[in-house]
Amino acid sequence: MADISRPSASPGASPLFLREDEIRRGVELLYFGYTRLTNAIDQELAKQGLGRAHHRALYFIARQPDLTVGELLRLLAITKQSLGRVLKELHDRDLVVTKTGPLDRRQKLLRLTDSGGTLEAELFAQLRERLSAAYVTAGQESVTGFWHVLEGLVPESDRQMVFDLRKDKV
Amino acid sequence: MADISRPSASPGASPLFLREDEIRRGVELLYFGYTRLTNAIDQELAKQGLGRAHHRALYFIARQPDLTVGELLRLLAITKQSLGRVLKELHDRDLVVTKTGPLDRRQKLLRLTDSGGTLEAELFAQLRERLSAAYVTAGQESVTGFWHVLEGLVPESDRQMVFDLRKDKV
DNA sequence: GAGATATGTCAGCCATGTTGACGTATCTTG
DNA sequence: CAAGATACGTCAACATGGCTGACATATCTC
Repeated sequence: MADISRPSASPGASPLFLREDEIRRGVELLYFGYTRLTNAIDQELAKQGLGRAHHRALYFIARQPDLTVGELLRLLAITKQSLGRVLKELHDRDLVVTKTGPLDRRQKLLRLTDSGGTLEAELFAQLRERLSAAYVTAGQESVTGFWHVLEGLVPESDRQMVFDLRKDKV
Repeated sequence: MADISRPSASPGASPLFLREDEIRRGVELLYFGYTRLTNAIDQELAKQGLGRAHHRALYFIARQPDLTVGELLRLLAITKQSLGRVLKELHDRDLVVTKTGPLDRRQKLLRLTDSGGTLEAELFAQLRERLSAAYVTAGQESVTGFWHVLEGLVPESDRQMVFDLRKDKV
């Protein structure tokens, strides 16, 4: 992997120059990859009169049913006022229901309704389509590399939270 | 699409289920990786009273000096009215200058001023710090995998434009 | 019973995107 | 050369989704 470089430039090829180009390549690909992936669902969302903020909430609730409001706040890293607006709309459209926490009655556990689940599945299908095409083209080995680099971008303090999404809730 | 859902049902772990989990893992890591990386520069930007929109413009102008307004519009995929506001602010603060295109006098070529370049370099340093830490942890092989997957996420129609960022302008 | 915590909500502000309409300079082409 | 296309700028109005600050309620913990 020596040849990530841009050879034609300095023949001595200072490591600093190579490094900058590698970093910029990552920044750009991350930007375009992320924005183009999210674009994939905008049309579907617009049909429902919803925005990306709604999708993020739907996504995480689908991912971890019975998530509490507080946990969702930590995942999204926004204020409760902002989230409140979104959750209220999802609730008004019967996409999300809440129930009182069984252990701590102050908590509200979030869950998708049937129609909420259907909508999330439709949106997810778009993401799946794009991402699996990219996975297939790149190959399995690249996919694990992709994951490793991204994991390294998540600050230590958030990492456990992200990993926990893959566990079933108790 | 009902069958993809999460099957505590199938203990045999259908390939379909694994696929969903791989896709969700990618979606989440991309979300957290991207947002946390961009968070890295928010504080620096806030000091200057600038926002992310300004940074995106600065970044691409730094990346490809003498970029035209039209090229920048295509990269950012926003309306000229939105970009106009941002460029005006950057110009008012003496971070960006324009000159008339030498071949086509309708065009305006964008370039950073000295102070614009300094600011962009400071912001880039933050990105470099985060990304290179992630690169080092993941290893060079992972980095190329990371690039490959992301390239696959960029639609065919945009890919050339993205690759051209790595070329010097004529 | 006092204080901390989880949640909700009112009110207003800001950044950054959108559409639609229109103006000017310059290039291209019949 | 005249007519139309193109590159850029700008006015006005509006939507989305963040933010701060302040305050209320229910519930848990000590």
